[in-house]
Amino acid sequence: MSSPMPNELVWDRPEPPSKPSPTPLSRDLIVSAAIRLADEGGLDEVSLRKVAAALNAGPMRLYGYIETKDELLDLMVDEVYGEIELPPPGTGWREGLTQIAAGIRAAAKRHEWFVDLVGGRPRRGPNSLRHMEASLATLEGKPEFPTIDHVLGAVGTVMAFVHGAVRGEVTEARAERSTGMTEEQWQRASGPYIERMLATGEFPTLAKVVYDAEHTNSAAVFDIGLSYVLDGIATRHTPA
Amino acid sequence: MSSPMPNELVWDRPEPPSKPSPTPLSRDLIVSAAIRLADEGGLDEVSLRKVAAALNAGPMRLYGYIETKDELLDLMVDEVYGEIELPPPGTGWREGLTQIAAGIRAAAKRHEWFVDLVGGRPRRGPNSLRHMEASLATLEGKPEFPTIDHVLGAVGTVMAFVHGAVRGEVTEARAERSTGMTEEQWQRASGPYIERMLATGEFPTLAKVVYDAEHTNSAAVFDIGLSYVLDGIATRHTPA
DNA sequence: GTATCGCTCAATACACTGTATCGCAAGGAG
DNA sequence: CTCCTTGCGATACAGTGTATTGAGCGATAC
Repeated sequence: MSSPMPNELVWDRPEPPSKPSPTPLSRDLIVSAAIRLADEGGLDEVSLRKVAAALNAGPMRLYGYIETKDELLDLMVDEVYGEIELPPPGTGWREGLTQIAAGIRAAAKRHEWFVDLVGGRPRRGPNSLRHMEASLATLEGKPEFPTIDHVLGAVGTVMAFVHGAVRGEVTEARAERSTGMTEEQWQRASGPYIERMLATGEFPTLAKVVYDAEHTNSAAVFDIGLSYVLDGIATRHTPA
Repeated sequence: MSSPMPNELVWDRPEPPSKPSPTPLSRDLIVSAAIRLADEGGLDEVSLRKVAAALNAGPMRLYGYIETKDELLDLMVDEVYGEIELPPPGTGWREGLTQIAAGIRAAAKRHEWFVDLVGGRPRRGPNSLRHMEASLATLEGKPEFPTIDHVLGAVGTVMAFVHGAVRGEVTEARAERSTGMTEEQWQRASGPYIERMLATGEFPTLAKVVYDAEHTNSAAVFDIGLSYVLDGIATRHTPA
C-alpha cells in the first residue's frame, strides 16, 4: 500500500509481501509438503492453512488441486504405499509376505501418522492397489493356495495382523515419548496409578507381565507374532 | 427477561429457558451421553458442546468432571471394554481367546467408533485392565505357555489380529454404506474408477478377486483368519 | 439477622479448523 | 484498446477445544 520512492535503496527488504512467490503448485508438491509436516509434528500439524503456508500459498489455493482434506489424507497414504518395496515376482509366499510385512512396518516407523490413517479408510489409490496386487500375486498360483479365496484369506489375515501390530507399536512408542520413559521404566514407575492398580491384587497376571516379563525388543515381538500367523497359514495349506 | 404476569396461565410454555433443568451430572452420565451420540452419528457427533447440550448443560460444565476431551474418549473406550463378556476362569486357552475375540468384534459392531479409538491410545482404564488381565489369565498357567513371555506373545498376536481385522471390517462397512452398495455390487460396479484400473491389466490378481472370489460373509472371514492365528500359536506351543 | 467468603456454573472470548462465496486482477480474443 | 474469462486471494461462516471471567448462591462468622 505504501508506494516506495522510486530511487530509494532498501537493502534488506525482507520479501515483497504482496507477491511472496507464485510457485506453480501441483498435487505432488502439496502431498509431499503435507507429509513433511506430518512427519515432523504429527497429523495435527496437517491443516490446509499450514500446508498452504509451507508452499507460500493461501489456503484456498489448494482447492484447485484437491477436492477436500480427506482427499489429501488419502493421497498421503497412497504416497507412502508407493514407498514400500515389493517382493519381486517368483518370491516364495512366506518370504514374500514377510517382506511385505516388514515394508509396512518400516514405512509406519518412518511416518508414524500412517497407522492412524491406514485401515481406517478404503484404499483405492494406484499405489495401494499396486501394493495389494503384489501381495495377492505373491500367493496366487502357488500350489498351497488353490483358489483365489484362499489367497485372499491368507493375505487378509496377514494384513490384519500387521496393521494391528504396527498400530500398537506406534501407540506404545508415542506413550513412551510423551511420558519420557522407556516401556520398562514406564511399567515399573508409571506414575502411582498402575502401581496402585496392581497392588489391589485384582490383576495378578498383569502384574507378572509388568514385573517378570523380559520385554524383548519390539521388532522381535513383531517377528514372533508374524511367524505365528504364517505358521497358521502354512498349517492349513500344506503343499500337496 | 420478559417478566410474565403472575397469574397469567400459559399452558404450552416449552421450557423455562432460564433454568432448563439443573440435572446433577456425573462422569458416567457424561460418558454414556457421549457414547449414545457416537453410536448414532459417529465420532464427529461427539463434541463437548453437543454432549453438554444432550445433558442440558453448558459446555464448560463438563470440565468439572473431565480434564480434557481426550479423557472423555478414553472413558468411552473403557466403558465399552466393560461391556465385553469375559471367559470364566478355567476355560481352555483356545476357546478363551476365541470368546475374547468374538467379544471385541461384537462390541465394535455395536459401537463402530470403537475401532477408531482402540489401539490408538494407551489403555489404562480399569475395565480395559480387567480385560487384559482376563485375556492373559486365560493362557497363564497352561502347560503350553511355560513363561509369561509366551503368554504375552500369544495374546499380543491375537489382539493385533483382532484389532486389525475388526477395523478393516468396520471400514468396509462404512464404505459400503456411504456408496449405498453391498461389497459385491461395489466391486462389480464401483464407479468407473476401479473398472478402469482393472481394465489396464496391471492388476490381474486383484481382478480375479473382484470377479471370481466368493465373498463369503465377513464373520466367516474373521473366523478363518482367527483360526489361522490360533493354529499358528498351537503349532509353536504343542502341549508337552 | 447480616455480611462475607468460597464455590459452582454459565457466558464470553480466543485461536484454530474446513470450506463457500465473492471480487479482483491478469491474460487471451476480438 | 476493450471485453471476457479464468484462476487466485481475501473474506466470511459455522464449528471446534478450552482459558478466563463474572454472576449467583449457599454456607459460615459474627
